[in-house]
Amino acid sequence: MTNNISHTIESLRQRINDHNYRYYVLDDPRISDAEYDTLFAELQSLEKQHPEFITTDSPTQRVGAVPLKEFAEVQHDIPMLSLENAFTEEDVIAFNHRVQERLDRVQDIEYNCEPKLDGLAVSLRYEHGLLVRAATRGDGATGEDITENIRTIKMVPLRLQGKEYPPILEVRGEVYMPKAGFIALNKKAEIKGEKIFANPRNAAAGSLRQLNPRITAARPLAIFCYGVGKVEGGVLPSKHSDILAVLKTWGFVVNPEIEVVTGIAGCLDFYKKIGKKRPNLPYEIDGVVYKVNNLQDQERLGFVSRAPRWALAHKFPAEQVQTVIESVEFQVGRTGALTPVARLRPVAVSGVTVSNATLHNMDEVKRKDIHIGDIVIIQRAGDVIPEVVSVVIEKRPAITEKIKLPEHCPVCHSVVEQIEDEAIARCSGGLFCPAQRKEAVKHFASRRAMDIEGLGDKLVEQLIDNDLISNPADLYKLKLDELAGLERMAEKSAQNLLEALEKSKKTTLARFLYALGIREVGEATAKNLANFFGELEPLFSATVESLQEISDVGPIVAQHIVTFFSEDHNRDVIKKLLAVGVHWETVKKSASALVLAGKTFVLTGTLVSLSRDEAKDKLEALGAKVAGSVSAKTSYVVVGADAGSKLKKAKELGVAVLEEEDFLQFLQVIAKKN
DNA sequence: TTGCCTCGAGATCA
DNA sequence: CTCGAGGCAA
Repeated sequence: MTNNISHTIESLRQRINDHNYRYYVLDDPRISDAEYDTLFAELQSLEKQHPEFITTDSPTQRVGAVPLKEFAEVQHDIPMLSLENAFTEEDVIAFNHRVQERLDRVQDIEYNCEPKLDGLAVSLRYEHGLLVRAATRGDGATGEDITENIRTIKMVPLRLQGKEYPPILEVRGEVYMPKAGFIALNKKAEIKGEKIFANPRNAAAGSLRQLNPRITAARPLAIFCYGVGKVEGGVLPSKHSDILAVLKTWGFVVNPEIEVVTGIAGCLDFYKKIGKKRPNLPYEIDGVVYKVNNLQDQERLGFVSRAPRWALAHKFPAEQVQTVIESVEFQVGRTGALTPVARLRPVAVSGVTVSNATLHNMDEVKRKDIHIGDIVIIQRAGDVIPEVVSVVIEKRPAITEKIKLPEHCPVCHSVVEQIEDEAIARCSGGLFCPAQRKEAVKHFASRRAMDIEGLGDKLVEQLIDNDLISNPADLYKLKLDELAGLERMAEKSAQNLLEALEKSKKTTLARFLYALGIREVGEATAKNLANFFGELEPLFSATVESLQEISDVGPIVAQHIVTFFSEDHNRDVIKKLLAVGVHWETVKKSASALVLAGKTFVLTGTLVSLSRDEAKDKLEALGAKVAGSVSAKTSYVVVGADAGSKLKKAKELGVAVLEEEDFLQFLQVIAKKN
């Protein structure tokens, strides 16, 4: 009897899944919405009577019961890469040239062309046909676990169709909000007097960041799948277009506009065609993507740093609008650099309101001949940073004001210095300048530096303006009663800040060096310095010559470091910081301190996700040696595709062998230790 | 650079 | 209720 019910339930689920599949993937529903709802209600009621038969992949179980506390981290087995962008036909033609050259082929290349959705990239992991995890792209290597939210999207199969899918399958796609859904959602919000979303992309992004999946479920989200990540235990077709086809049979929705074309001419035709269709498409796109269709060719082409050589995003021209430069302010950075920033009459550009745009430096201002009062064309370059493209010269008002580099710092009135042949002008006030002091403290407290939680911009401004501190070391002398009473700072917040300061005292040498804000010493260089010296003292007496032995340190960086440590003021602040208890665990000196010191690696075969050189760089950065041939002294052999004799030798000698995936994971783990 | 979400806590008003 | 900090994404 129970067996019977479990059967009925299962068959109901299968029928609902099939109808879903017909509806979303085949776009060919066989029953009305009302009939579908009836089936669904039937399943719900049966499951209610027999909760023991509820499974997580049941179509009734899309919305989880309890809100999350936070999103967990997810490591991507295969990194989620970004795409190289092209803005002109020439860029596209050049791309095709590079592809043909690298493949040593004169015939036209077959490309898979797809619209580029304006949404968020996600990765969906299926194990034995069940959705087990969904993650955001994050930085490409680590994303966030948004499984509960992704499950609420009806276009996402919780269970795959058919039987032929690999036991482990990661599918990548773009989550987006259709235009119609976005408009409807905002209309509803408006009626309720709630805040409306600025654009569909932000609405989609915001929806996925909900801790409570019930809210996500009420948002009209959709997805198009466009590729695979990790695949284990199955064989996929050898052409990208065929992979998309097989994804469809498993229940994934693939964009219907996708086409396979021959040669670059076909790509450009596709671009034009989609461009024409763009206003009528039910979702927003910002370009098209071309991918070399043959996977073997893709593998041969490989990657450049973070982007595949076999794919290109051909962007539509950025939306351009006109507005007025109302004024120009000069901002003073941490190093005293004066940056002209245009205050614009606010305008809507590609979905956001823009009111500020950096003009970078005076050379830029001169080249574009920008005056205050000018009508200018602005766009969001690379979709993010607002940019003043040009002045509409025929609209120039009778009276405009030339933009002048101030002779004196707008904050501290020290003389502004412009070094010849350099674009950047600097306030000469140094740490006498409150602006520079503020920036220095902000940098010191920032997450990647000393990570002082709760010490944000506003607070630093207040501290400096009220003369409570003048350098980072003073932070540690702050008293509760000094803090409490500042704006938005009552006793509780003040206490929290003191605790955060106390906590920050325990740090690492690399963080500390980075926090000091030495010119040209970013996170990477700081790490190199810390690894090389292992302690702080040698840096005080390091010379320009000796510093250049460190990787990535050239004469200029070396000079900056020497200058920094030769200044009394800097030495004094460092001394004070150490005196109040800033400390770190000493790490052993130089290369021998690195985790892979003394280990020898041999690389063989073709690696997919990074080049030989990149792999070598990474290993060497961790202290390993990379050798050409395998011997008994070899610690590991990393084998890519088509590995030959070296792999054989490794096996003979019993040397540890790492496949590419293992190797990537290995690197991730090791990098953390370092 | 902007917009979004979340959290904690201060400010305001009943 | 409102604001700031912090994190994330493009």
